[in-house]
Amino acid sequence: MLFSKMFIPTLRGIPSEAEAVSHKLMLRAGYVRQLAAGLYIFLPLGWRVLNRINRILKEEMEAIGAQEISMPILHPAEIWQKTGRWHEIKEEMFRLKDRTDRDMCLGMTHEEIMTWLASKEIRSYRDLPQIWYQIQTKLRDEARPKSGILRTREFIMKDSYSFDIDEDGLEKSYNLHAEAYHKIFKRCGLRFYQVESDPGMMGGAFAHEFMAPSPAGEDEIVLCDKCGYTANVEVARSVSPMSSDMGWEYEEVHTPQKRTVAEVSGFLNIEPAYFIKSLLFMAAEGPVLVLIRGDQELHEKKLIRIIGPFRTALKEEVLSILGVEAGFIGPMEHKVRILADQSIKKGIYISGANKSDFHVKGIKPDIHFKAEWHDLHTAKEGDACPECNTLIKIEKSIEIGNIFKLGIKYSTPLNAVFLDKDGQEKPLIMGSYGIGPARIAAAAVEQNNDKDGIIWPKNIAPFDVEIIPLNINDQRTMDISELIYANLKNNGIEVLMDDRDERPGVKFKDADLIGIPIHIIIGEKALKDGLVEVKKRHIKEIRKIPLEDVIKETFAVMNEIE
RNA sequence: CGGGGCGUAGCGCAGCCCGGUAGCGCGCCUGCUUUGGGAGCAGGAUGCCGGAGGUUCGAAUCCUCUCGCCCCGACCA
Repeated sequence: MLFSKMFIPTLRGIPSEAEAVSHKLMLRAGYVRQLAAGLYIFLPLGWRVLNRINRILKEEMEAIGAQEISMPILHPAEIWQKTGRWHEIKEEMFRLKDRTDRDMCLGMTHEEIMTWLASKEIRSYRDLPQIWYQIQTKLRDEARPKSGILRTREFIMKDSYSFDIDEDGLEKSYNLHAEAYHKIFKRCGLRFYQVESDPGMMGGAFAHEFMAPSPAGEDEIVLCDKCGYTANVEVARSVSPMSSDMGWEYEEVHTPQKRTVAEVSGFLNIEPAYFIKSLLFMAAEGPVLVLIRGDQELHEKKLIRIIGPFRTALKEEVLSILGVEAGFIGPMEHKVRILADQSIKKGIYISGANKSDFHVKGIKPDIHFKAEWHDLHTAKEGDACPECNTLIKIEKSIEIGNIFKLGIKYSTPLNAVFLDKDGQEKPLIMGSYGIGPARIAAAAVEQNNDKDGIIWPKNIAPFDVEIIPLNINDQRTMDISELIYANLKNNGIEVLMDDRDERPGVKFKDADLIGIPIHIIIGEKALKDGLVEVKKRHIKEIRKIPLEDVIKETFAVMNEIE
């Protein structure tokens, strides 16, 4: 491909709307443009990247026996009503009516439609297992699109769905996907982790996410270098360091106007880890008192999994339900349901005295109060691994893929059943598995760039090699360039040749920005000695190579880089 | 949905407080020179000042409403 014939609108300046590194670079390098909030146009270079990613996705999906199909993105409401998600999902779903006033929606995912198809077509255990996938547009009216193509309202997803006769079959399909995903992300040149995750509104019991560490990521993951424990903070367990027993007697302490842990801790000059925070929440079942150690934070999702949706109690509610002013609540002697984080199951603590301006020192769990013990705190730096007790790390990460065991969540309401060997009717056991190609691209840029621009991993770069003739008005430069260009193409290499009548500086700057991994520079100086230069974009290393060895050298360099 | 910021030339911005012919830099077009890291000189084009109302002799500027975009938070199969 000739640069002069390709639409590559690079920018010198950085558009002010961009914040994330990948967003800035993909705008500047001419990969994408924004149409509206969360809606992006992929320009020729950007589209080539996505297509290379999609090719890898297809190869690895076909390798596990998945079959590509294509489903509509316009769906009748009826199917979504049957699974309940028409009502469960709120503003995030785009809804519309057709000309006959029938309710329709735009697909945000395809469990319903895939299951509908299976319910119509799968009759016998002999038809199973099946894995169907597509690379298809999804639409979600996100509350807050952000970070360029990392979070958009319309995006392409590789989504696959497995149908099995039993849990063992699902286990196999799930593991096949996990293995395929590892291969895919590795081929795409990403650093990533597979972590335990929250199944969320997808339902089902078991799920993992694939996470690419990056400061631009929206999720935090917990990592243990020693034993390999990995989990999204939404579900991550951790062991908080224990404080030593101070041997306090149970006694009230006067703490006038000191309400928060920070205030009381400062006033008494005692570490926050010796405090118990008592928080009152209102759930569907009624008020619930939640106890968290003073130096920790409640993870709301963990609480939601136990008591369902909740809100914090108002000041008046605290007073009427617990009979004490907020700020002086203690865990002792309340009639409401009490949940406590496991990290305060042992030790000796300070908390509110259940009367204004007083706290109590010397509180012992199970002696001075009773509670249901749960994991409620948010894992943080300084905590230890729940498996092997070494210090954990926390990293921000981009979710690039996920896998869910769904079981019968969709097959039952949509009556997707089959007859087993014994003639018994049984629901299909399902899994669903997603990957966002644009997020792979963005994560690749986030993880691989320098001050000059993008450094694409070789398998997803828009081209393998960029040829840079420095002076297109020099006949010999052009003859050699075209010869190398034709030669590489004949050897199956995708080549971009910068044939523009621009000064060398402009070409170097654009080449670095665009980020094709190998540059072949053809200049008059080196040519006098029969040499051209082969440059690795990522380390800017330049080798001068005799003309006749260029093709061989290019292949050698391609093998050296990631 | 809560909080904050911003809409003026293709991009980045000034002008607004204090109303009076819409500017700067980069980019773009033409010509000449230049050609190993975003060239130099000369000439040129480009604006519904986000939109609608209002105040005024007169509005980019003041007032009201509205739309859009970004950031933080909530939310996120």
